[in-house]
Amino acid sequence: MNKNIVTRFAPSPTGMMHVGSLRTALYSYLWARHNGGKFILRIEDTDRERFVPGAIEQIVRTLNWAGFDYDEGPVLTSDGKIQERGQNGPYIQSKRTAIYREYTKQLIDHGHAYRCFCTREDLEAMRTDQQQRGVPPMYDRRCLQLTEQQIKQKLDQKTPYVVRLKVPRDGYTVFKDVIRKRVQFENKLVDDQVLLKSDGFPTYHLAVVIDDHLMGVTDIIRGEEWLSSTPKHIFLYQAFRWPVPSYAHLPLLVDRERKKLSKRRGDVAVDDYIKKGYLKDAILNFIVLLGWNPKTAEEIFTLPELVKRFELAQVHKAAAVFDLEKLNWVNGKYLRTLPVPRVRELSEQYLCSLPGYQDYRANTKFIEKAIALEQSRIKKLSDLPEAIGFFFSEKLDYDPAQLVWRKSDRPKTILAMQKALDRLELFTEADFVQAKLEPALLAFAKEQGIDNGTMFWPLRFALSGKERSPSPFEIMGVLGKTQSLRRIQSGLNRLKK
RNA sequence: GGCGCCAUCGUCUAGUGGUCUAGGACACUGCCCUCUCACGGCAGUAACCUGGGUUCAAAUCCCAGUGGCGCUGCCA
Repeated sequence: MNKNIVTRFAPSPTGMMHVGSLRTALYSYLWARHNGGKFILRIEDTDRERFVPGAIEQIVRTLNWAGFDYDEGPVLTSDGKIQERGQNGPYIQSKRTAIYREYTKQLIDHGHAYRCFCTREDLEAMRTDQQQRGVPPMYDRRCLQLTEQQIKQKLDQKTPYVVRLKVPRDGYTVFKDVIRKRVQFENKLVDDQVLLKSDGFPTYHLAVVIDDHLMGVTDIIRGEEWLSSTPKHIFLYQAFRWPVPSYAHLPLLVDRERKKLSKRRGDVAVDDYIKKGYLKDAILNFIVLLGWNPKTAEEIFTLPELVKRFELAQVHKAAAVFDLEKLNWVNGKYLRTLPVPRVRELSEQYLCSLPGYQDYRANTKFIEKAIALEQSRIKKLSDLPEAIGFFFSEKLDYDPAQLVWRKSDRPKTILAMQKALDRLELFTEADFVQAKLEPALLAFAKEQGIDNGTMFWPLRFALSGKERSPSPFEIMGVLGKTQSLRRIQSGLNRLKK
């Protein structure tokens, strides 16, 4: 517990939020809350070309959906507008360009950075040449040779330029990563990173360091793809004489081919999973376990439990495969604990286009009874229409031959169905519930000397039209006497033909 | 190519020198329940990347190789 801990989630608004980003956000959130510290949301929109309108709103909405409340950062007002909240704003980097420019000037003045007037073509040619010579492609510092007059002249001519970090060429940069322990890079292999682009916007490397420092971030939790650029960030902290924060580089999330999760091979957006009917808690529970576990046999955790138990230092080093099978299992686990009315609410969007559903729409009792039967049989909400469709429409499409149980035959089945029908007629509509039907019919079959399979398979099939379904008693309890008898009679008629 | 990170069942992982004939979960298989499916219960198959060291003893420490991934952009 360290109340001084400050973490942040700093996504780029370039589209839908990725499940990998969700995990980074989750770990950052958990670590802050676990310590009783602060959690900040910052938007890194310094690449104007990749900016997607609406993406910031989307990020905020996803964070709200997940329940990651943050102490500072952009929030959504009731009318859907972005509003900044917190003492260290703005939290959207494109609004902070003046800050970056000022600090860049400081770096230049102190000799930690320099202007580079090379064009993209110059750089391209330089890289090609370096590659042909088999040397590491790095900026050759030609603009560092420029005299003060030359620089002044170019500035007067309004020659576009970038500002580069002057990386020390000696020694090593060593830092401790919470997850990876000691990491070391040889300084002479670190390129003179562009800090300020010619459009006046900072690159990630400059903005991230300045903002993390100004916003008081103590623990940087980010994806492993940033590990190799950490030395550049450390140089900057040193140049500014700022304390270097703690780093935790998270292992990547990969697909079953061990490739970075990609759109081509499956869903990567959090929204894709929400749309498929995966529950929030299940997604978070599944995702937190991809790279971390509390070292017990337990697998199901609520967010508050995670806050209590999460430890950054326990996070794994190796990349984790995003395995849908396990997500399905976790989701099923959560689905089964949900109250039926809640499942109905959440499923409304999936059910509304179901044939016959509109006739029952107001009859929530009926819908909920149907859902209760299928709740343990589906993996996700979007499976529900397929599962309960037969309750709403009596137009069941099946081959009458399927009414015959595998160990039975047609004549026996016709007889069993007829007898069942006669017995069922004796029930009042009020008594037509599973608790009364099941013992009575079971006893009836026994007394008639009819196999359970011979009698109940065809009943169930006639009622549901499916090989796999809840028991006939359960279905009849939902459908009621009239509808149930009609379906069984219809099945019998079709079998007799 | 260079640099870096990583490496336990198919997957997520426990394991920090002896308690490992390597534990749990998902998936898979079988059994129980049962008219079917699901749920639930029980059982089973299945892994320490390879090669060298260090040590009385290595999944655990060191080195090399191999493989995977990341970075190598005026993207983040």
